[in-house]
Amino acid sequence: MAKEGYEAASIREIAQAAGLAPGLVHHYVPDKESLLVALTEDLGARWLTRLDEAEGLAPEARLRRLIELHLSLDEARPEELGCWLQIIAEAARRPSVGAVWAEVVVGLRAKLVGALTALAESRGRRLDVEAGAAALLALIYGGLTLGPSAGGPPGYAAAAAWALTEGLLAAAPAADGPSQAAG
Amino acid sequence: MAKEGYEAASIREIAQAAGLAPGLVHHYVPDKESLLVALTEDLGARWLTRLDEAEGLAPEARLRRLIELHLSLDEARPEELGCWLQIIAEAARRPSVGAVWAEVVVGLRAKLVGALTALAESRGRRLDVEAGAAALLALIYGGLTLGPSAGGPPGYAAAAAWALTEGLLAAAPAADGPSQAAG
Amino acid sequence: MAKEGYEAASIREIAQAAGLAPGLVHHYVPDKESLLVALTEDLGARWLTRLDEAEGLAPEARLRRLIELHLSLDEARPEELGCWLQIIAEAARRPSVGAVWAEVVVGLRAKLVGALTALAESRGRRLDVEAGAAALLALIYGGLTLGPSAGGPPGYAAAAAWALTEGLLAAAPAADGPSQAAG
Amino acid sequence: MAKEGYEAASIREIAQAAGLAPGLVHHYVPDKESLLVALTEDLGARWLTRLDEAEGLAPEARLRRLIELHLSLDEARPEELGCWLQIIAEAARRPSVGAVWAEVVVGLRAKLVGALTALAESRGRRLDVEAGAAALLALIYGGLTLGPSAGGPPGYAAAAAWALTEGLLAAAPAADGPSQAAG
DNA sequence: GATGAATGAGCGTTCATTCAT
DNA sequence: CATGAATGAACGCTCATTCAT
Repeated sequence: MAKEGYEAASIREIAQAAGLAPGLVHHYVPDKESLLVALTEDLGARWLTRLDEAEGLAPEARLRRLIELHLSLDEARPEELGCWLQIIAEAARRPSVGAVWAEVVVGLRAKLVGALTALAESRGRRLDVEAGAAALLALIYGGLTLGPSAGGPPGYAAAAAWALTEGLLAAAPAADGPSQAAG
Repeated sequence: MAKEGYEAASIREIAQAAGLAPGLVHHYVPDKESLLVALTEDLGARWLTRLDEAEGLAPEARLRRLIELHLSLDEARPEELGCWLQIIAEAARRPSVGAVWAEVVVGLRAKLVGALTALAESRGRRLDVEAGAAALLALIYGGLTLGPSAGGPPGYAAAAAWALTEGLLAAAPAADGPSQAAG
Repeated sequence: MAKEGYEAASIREIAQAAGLAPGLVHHYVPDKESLLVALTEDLGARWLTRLDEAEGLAPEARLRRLIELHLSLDEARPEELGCWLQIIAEAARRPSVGAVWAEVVVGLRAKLVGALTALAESRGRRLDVEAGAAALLALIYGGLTLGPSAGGPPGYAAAAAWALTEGLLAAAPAADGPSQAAG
Repeated sequence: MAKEGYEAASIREIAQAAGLAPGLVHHYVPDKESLLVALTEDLGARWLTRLDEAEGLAPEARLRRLIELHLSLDEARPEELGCWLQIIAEAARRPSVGAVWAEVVVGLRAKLVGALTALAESRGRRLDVEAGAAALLALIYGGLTLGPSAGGPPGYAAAAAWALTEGLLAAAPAADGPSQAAG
């Protein structure tokens, strides 16, 4: 199911690609929109699960792994990436898709917030992890969407994500205590 | 014409909104796809022109202005932003749109490259400005697309763009050659 | 089963309302059309049975009761009336339904013919009871179908049925004997 | 247009029968339902106009003509009659059709009320013409709908309509004054 | 140039019917 | 007996495109 859902395709094509009769799709799903919602839920759950593999790592490696897992999508799973781009485009128009997408984003951000928090702690910095996670998300998503058309050298996005992190950490106050931070 | 092109709309609606007869659209444009191409060219040219206003500024202000001009799109020109998101989504599917979009990106990147080059020079750093411009573009585009769903505090994207720039500059080697230029 | 058969409903809904699996309907009935036929037979048999209650009455009361039983359908059994209207509409299109409906009409007419015959006898008139029964049936059916849209005062149909009967009787020759009737 | 609208037919069939492309139907009519509404309006207007031919006649002939014009529909214009039966069946389910049908009924009743009023006057009777018109309408409609299945002899419905009229007139008080009517 | 009627393929969806289990 | 997944034709409708005027 995950391979099909480009939504530019017709239900007839989706069904054909899945080897089903056109009418059968509506046995499992009331709507074409619901099909996309179901696909989003499925894909989102799998993706969040896959990100768990970064969980045990040391702070820096953990964040690097999260970034890399995302940015490798375009080479490792181009079909899945295509699904996501479709989903995000539809999320802006269809509330039902938008709601599921928002949930996925919450999950992704939580991972990033966790990794950023651990990293900031290990560096002794007081970082605005919410803003940092949002920025990393935006950079990752922009990198994936623009893809080759952004025109950077290979791996620019991962390098930039790291530069962004370091930049944010450098700008963050030390965590020794409110007073010392200011000092 | 620029306000209409959401492409979710039918040619009938586009024509009606422009005060034309539906059949007349095809006098000017062979295709619906060509309509989107024309819209993209028009919008792209205007946008690049508008970015020229940053041209005369000092290096830092110049880059800040470029970033700000982009990121303020969602408040200042939400319709235009909507057009762009549509265009980019279609660019992935339709080569003819993709080509024009790529040209626009080249233009945007050139502006960013210019500003980054000037900034790096003023700071005495040897920056990979191509990669830096691509990263800024990705961050900007991601911030605009994810919009509120990324969940950061207001203005996080502009702050992050700056942190990214500083991070890149911090990681860049000193410009020993023309170095004396800085000295 | 009698309550469902509006035929605007799908077999799935009919089956669901009856607590059956959709596929099971076709164990009992080959066709959707046969389902309507079966419903018509069932409903017709019940209705004719119910009309038997008028059988023992005096001639005038008997006819009044028959008329009233029909005309009260829209208040007493609106669902059943709805079924009948559906059936009659389908009877015009589907021969199999038409045949069963014709049988029901034969039965209804027989009741009316019986009552009219008894009434004419008691009044000493030679009435064309076949025509009379057909006319009463038409008036009753028209009254039920047009319902409120005919726009008469409440009870107009029953009153009219009686006026019709009296009109027919008044126009009928006396039954003193074939010769005298002509004279 | 009048010949097609059986509504049991698909839009494709309607269009084909009219020699049009399927999509063209929706140029003229937004909906299938609107098609039926338009047909009803058209047919209703024509029918009311046709009934005007009875307008100049003497009271009795006028009413006879109105009845006859209706009842001859099944022989003279079976297709139009078919349309009407479809319309009335749909009127019960679709408010938009019901509204137009109700208007037509108002027009028909007005004609019958006019004829009955003239007739009652010429006979010196105080008749409840609203109820009478409703009853005639019901009888006519029932006769047309049941058609041959009612089983009466040819012409029974017209004869019955007349008997009904006479029955109603006979039961109506004289118009010379309340006291005389009772006397 | 300009109009809008006309075309026809294709869409998402429904549903009577079949059939493996 | 009973189930409900599966089928596929047909539906109402949309819309990019064509073309006579």
